[in-house]
Amino acid sequence: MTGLTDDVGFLLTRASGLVVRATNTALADLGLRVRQYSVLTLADDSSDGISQRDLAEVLGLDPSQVVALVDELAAAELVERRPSPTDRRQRLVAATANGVRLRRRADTAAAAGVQRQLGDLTAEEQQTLRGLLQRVVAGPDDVGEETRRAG
Amino acid sequence: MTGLTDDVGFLLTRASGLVVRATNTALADLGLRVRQYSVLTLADDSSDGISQRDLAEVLGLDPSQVVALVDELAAAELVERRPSPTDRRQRLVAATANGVRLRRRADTAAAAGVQRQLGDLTAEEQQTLRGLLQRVVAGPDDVGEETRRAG
DNA sequence: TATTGTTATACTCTATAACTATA
DNA sequence: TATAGTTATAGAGTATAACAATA
Repeated sequence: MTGLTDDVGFLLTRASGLVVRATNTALADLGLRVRQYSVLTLADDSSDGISQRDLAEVLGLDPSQVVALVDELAAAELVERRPSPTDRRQRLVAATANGVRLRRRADTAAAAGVQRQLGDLTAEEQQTLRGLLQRVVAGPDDVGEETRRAG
Repeated sequence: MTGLTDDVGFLLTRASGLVVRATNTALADLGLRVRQYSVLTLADDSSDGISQRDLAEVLGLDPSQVVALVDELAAAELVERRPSPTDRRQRLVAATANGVRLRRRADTAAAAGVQRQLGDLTAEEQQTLRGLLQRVVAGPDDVGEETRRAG
């Protein structure tokens, strides 16, 4: 008696699609998509910039995808690549002054987009959802994210 | 102090990506991807077949995407398009005997794939997650799915 | 030898527009 | 006039492989 609409995997995909659409719509006026917004946020939140490898790790993307995302943001002068003082292979991605300003506006817009889709859930329910999703993202204890990617 | 990893929208995208990957891997041996599996399931669960419009509605896809999915499943003889007895525009998608058999095996494989990623959550927690996601998918009361698509 | 970033390529998914046949 | 299915197309996202520079 468990149909597709009771399948957590299906529901996750469906909910994600709806929220991404709502967020992309909300960010469109700022010239951002949700993926770029994520990179901008992580760059801004890092004090001295974040390596592209770390970006890929946090976002769950292949490093080659990060190259294109950073290229786009750099072309718009929202982030810049700085040489790492400790490892000449690395390039630390940091937000520019323009990027920081846009990021603040994007925070508001993105949050509104998400809320549009999560509107029925109370703050407490959203907190519960957040906690459960964080554990799903953390993955099974015995097969962590790094192990999986490396394997 | 709320970083990206506290953003429900981001977590939803990230969790969805992980679960879809795990499920696609689990279904690969059967020659199915998660999208096709969803269509097969809905076709099999309907007694006399489901219209492509209804498939699109439930899956949150554009009707044109459903055409390609059904084409693939029909080419593999897992589903077939039957004429609707009541509306000659409609074509009802129903599972073939082969489709029903494969679907049963796919159920097991897909469930294992999802569990591999949700393994840390208890059955009760998964039930909680299911309920919350269903409400997210249902969307805000004042702006339902159908209204949004039509608008 | 292994890692960081990069380029290249192919495939899947998403988003629109337009068309046909039926209603 | 509106709806079900279809075709076509372009853009975004995903998955691999291989390479240069550096560790």
